[in-house]
Amino acid sequence: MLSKASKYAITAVLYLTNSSNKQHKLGSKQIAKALDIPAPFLAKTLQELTKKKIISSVKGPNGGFYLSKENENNTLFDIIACIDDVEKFNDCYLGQFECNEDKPCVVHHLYFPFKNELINKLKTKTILEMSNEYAHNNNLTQILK
Amino acid sequence: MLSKASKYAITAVLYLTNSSNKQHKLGSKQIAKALDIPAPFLAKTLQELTKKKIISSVKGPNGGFYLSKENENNTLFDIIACIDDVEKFNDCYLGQFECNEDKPCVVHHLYFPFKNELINKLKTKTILEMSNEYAHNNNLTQILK
DNA sequence: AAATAAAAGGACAAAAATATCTTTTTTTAT
DNA sequence: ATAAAAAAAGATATTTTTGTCCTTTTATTT
Repeated sequence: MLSKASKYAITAVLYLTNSSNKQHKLGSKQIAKALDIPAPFLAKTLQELTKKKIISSVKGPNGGFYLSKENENNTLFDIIACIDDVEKFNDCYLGQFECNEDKPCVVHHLYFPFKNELINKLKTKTILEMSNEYAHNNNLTQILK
Repeated sequence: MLSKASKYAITAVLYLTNSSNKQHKLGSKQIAKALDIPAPFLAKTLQELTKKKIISSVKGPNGGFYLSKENENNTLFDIIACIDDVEKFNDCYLGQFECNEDKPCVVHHLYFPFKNELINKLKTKTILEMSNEYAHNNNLTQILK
């Protein structure tokens, strides 16, 4: 499972995709308030993302966080790997010391393919793609109303 | 993800299936040593399992933990639910507030079916079944040697 | 009946994750 | 230049999880 920090990070980045741009940046407090996330904790998380160039920031008046074109090529996996120890994906779901194709745990044959598909999805889904999907989704919603 | 306590519990119960019976009980320390699990922590966990009748125990000399016939009808899910808050299975994998068929997160269509299959497996797999599979597995290993 | 061995129970400690607060630095706008 | 606004950095606090220790209870064996 992802840590809260990781989930906050994903949620915040998703929020940035459609509420910010280089001209209109968002402060960590604004984001935290909009998403109901503990503000100082999110600030820390956003700092880490910035340090690893997953997102961008500018200090000072009218500063804040936003996504550059380069940032948008980052994937969901990049966000997660920035915050969590991704090695945990390799652990046996039931915590069995020995768990592999030869000696699989009870859910290995269920978990292993899922995990691989999941990681593949996380590694190929870019922020840009998610942004587009979100926009599309919202248009649909508008139309349906 | 399951907590360590849950994983320890599963590992210990699995160990009990093939190393103990009503005649030959196992102490929490023995189990902890054999499985390389922090002994007092495991003791606590085994107590909870006992309290909810997932496993059995007898105090005093030659006492210890074992599995009764009734215990063996318990499922993996019962073990997990005894230790962890199972509600977490319902949370969105990416921590999105709104995540359902109508407004799915990026991995919802991957995670949702997996989760359902997983829970189904955990709810139907009894301790007895696992015990049998383990025995079978070990016979095979013996034969192959 | 007494001694003993083991679980049960409770209090405590350490570590990790989450959350908060304060100070410093940097950038922008005035 | 100065002030202000915001990120960055660092220190601290809280909560949860994990891990340890000590005492009490209970069953078994002698």
